[in-house]
Amino acid sequence: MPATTRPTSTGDSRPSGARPVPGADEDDITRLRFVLLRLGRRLRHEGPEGITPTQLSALSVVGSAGSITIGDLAAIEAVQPPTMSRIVAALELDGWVERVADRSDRRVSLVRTTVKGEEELERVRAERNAFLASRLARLTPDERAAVLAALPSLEHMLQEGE
Amino acid sequence: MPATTRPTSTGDSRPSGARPVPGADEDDITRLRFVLLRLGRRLRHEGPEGITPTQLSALSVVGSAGSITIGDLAAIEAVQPPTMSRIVAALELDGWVERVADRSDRRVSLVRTTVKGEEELERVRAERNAFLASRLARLTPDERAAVLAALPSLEHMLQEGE
DNA sequence: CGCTAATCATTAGCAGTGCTACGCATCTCC
DNA sequence: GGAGATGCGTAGCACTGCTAATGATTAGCG
Repeated sequence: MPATTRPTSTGDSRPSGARPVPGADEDDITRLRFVLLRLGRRLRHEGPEGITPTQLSALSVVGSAGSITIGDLAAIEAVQPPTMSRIVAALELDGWVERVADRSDRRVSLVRTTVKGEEELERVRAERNAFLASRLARLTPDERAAVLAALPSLEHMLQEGE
Repeated sequence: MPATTRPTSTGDSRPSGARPVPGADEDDITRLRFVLLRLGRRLRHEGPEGITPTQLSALSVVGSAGSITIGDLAAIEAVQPPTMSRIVAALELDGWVERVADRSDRRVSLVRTTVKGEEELERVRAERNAFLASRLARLTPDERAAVLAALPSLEHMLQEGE
């Protein structure tokens, strides 16, 4: 019957030990985890037609990098090289990128967008943000400001390493 | 060689038309989409051992609901009923939930946690938040406060309907 | 009452996206 | 020149979402 999502609190608010994060209790973290998982899933599903979210993300990186190796691409996208290998293969199959052999190191193949790939990037530019924009639009100005204020922090949380 | 992730700006900062969200331009939305996708992916992968993220999420709902139908569970988790059917089947196979026939409507089967399922929930309670906690812990107090301040807004964005 | 509709769950099959293990080609360094 | 490192690719697995179709049961209407 419930149509809306809700944090699945199963008693996390009880301080069951140390509090590792000053200012944030277990319940906060559980809620944050929940909302990030759900929003991530929605975003993956609400993307533009014709290209998968993973492909689009990789294509964007290729577009901004100009020319890039599979390995660097994998590192930027935070996936393993074989995974990126397959992603690029799919992009190439659809004619959005092309592979050119590196002149100085014949092991590497450089990836760059085709004209068609650039056009695709242009086409989906607004579309891929539409879902998020619509959800942002119905927030109050204060709420929106809070989300934008958290953006740098979230990006900081994404960085690898200690 | 870049080892860190970065927003894949492909020129989104150019105002290519209307600005549908007051106070947030296309570049903000792109960054937000990027960070949400990545964090969602990391969270899905950094969960506790022995249970998949999807299973854990569903198990938590069952645990807090006490007894619930597959359909309601699917609605709460925002997946289609067949998907939830399979998730529950896996949970049952591992002995974490059990299905009991509804007395008044023999079409529905009610799902509830077993003792073993409750123990599993208890076991992974801290573990499943560990990744997020570690990332939060290395933020500055101000950054952390910003993330927590955005939490209600993010939850608001998750709600369905217009 | 009896037939038809709707509802709940499930099965079957597909797609997307991540992983590890392994192999091949190539480069680097001694 | 040969050993090990490096870059990419293939093969195969796992997880998780979907739609279409089926079966069982219930609810509603004439």
